[in-house]
Amino acid sequence: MNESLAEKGASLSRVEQVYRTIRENILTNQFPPGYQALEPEIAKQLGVSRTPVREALIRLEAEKLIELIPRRGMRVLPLVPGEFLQVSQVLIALELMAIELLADRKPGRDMLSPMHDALQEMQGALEQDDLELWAEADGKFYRLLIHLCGNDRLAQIAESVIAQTQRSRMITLKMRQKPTDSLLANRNLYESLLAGEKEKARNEYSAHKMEVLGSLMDMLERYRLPHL
Amino acid sequence: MNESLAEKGASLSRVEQVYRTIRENILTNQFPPGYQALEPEIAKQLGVSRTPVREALIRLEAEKLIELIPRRGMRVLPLVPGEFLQVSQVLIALELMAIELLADRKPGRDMLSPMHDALQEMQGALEQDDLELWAEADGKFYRLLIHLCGNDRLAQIAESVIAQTQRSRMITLKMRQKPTDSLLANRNLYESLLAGEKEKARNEYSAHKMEVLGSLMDMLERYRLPHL
DNA sequence: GTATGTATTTATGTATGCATTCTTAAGTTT
DNA sequence: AAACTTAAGAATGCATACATAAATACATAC
Repeated sequence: MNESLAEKGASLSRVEQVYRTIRENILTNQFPPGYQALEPEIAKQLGVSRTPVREALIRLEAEKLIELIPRRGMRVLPLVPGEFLQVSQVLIALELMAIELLADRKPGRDMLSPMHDALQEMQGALEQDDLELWAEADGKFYRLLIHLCGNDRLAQIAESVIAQTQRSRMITLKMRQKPTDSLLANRNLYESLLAGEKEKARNEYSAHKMEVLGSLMDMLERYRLPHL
Repeated sequence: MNESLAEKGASLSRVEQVYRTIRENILTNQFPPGYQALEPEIAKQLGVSRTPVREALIRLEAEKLIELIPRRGMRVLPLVPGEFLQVSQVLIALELMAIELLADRKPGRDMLSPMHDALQEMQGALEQDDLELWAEADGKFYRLLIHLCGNDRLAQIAESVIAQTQRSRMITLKMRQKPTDSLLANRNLYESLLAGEKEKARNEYSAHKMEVLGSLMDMLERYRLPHL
C-alpha cells in the first residue's frame, strides 16, 4: 500500500493526511474498483488510530469514491457502464454551463492562454503517439475551462465528478481510436470561445462530447466490461 | 432547539439521526445562516456523545450546508449573493441536462402526470394567492423533472444543490412579483416535453430561468441583502 | 481606561475502551 | 458430503479519556 504517515509533514491533521492518501490511492488505481479494506487495517497501515480513518472515510463516501459497508469496511466504488454514462452526463452539463459563462466573460487571449498551452501539449502528445500525455493535456484543457468560467461552485462540483471518472478515463483511453478529432474539436471550442461565439462553442462541444461518449458506451458494451 | 433523540425510532444509527435533525433544522431555518454551535452543545442537546455528532457534521460540511471552524464549532453557511448566483447556475446546468434527457425518453402523459399535478397545484396556489404553497408546487415540479430524467447521479447532485438554496428560495420568494409568468413558463416546458420538442423545451426553460435569476439578483442588490 | 501578561477554562483532535452484532470457523448431525 | 448448530473472533458504533492549543477571564501595570 502506502508509506506510513509518520514521516509526512505534521502540518496537516491526521484526518486530512489519511483522506489524501486514500484518495490518491484510488485515483491512481492502487486501490482499484472493488478494492476493500477494513478500518483497523487502514489504521494500522497508516499508523494512526481508527478515529481519523473513520472521518476520512466518511468524507470519501460523501464524494462517492467509496462506500462504507458495515463489517466489510470501505469498498472502492466501481462504475457500471450505466453509472459511467450518468456521471459523464453530469460533467457535460456542467461543462456546457462553464462554456456559457466563460463565453459571457469575453475572455481575451491572455485569459485563455493556459488553454492554448494545453492544446499545444495535446498536439505534441499526438505527434509522439503518447496517449497518456494526451489524456493529461485533454484533462487539463477541460479543467481549465471549468476553472476559468468564474463559478467556483461549479468548478468544485465538476472536480468531484471528474475524480469519480478519473480511473475510467484512463481505462477507456486505450479503447478509443487516435483522438485526432478530439484535438480538432477542442481547437474549435477554443477559437469559438475566443471569438465570443457562444452558440457555436456550445454546439461544437455538445456534438463532439456526445459523440465520444456514445462511441465509448458502445465500446464498453462490445468489450463487455462489467465495470470501470 | 429540538427534542432529544432518545425517543426517536432506534432503527437508525445515531449518526444518521443527528445528521437528519441538524439538516432539517437548517433547511427550515431554525438554524439560520450564520448560526453557530459547538460540538459538545449539540451532543448534549441531542443526548448523544460527541462522536456521532462529529461524523454527522463532517457529512453536512461535505454537502456545503455548514462549515467546521476549529474552536468555534459548526457554522451554518450563509450564501452571499455571488454564491447564490453560482449555485443557481449549477442547478440550471443540471436541469437543462435533465430536460434533454427526459425529452429523449419520449415521455407519455402517464409518465409526466406527476408534473401535471404539480402544475395544477401551482395554479391553485396562485388563485388563492398562497405564495408558500406555490413555491412548494414549483419546487415539486422541478424536482420531478430531475427525478424523471433517468439519471440518478444527476438527481442526487441536484438535490444537494437544491438543499443549499432552499432557505434562499423561501426568503426571495417574497421579493418577487406574483409568479404568473412562471406558471406559464412551466406549462410551456411541460407541453414541450410531452410533445418531444427538445430544443423548444430547452430554450423556454433557459430563457425563463435566466430571467428570473437575473431579476432576483437585481433585487438582492437593491435590498442590499448581505447574505441568504 | 487601556494595555499587557498570566491563569483558567474548554473545544478539538485523536486514542482507547466496550458492548453489540456480524462473520467465520468448528463441530455435529443426517 | 451437505446442512445445520454453536462457539470464537473481530469490526463496528458509540462513549469516554486525554493532551493540546486556543479563547476567555482576570489581574496587574501604565
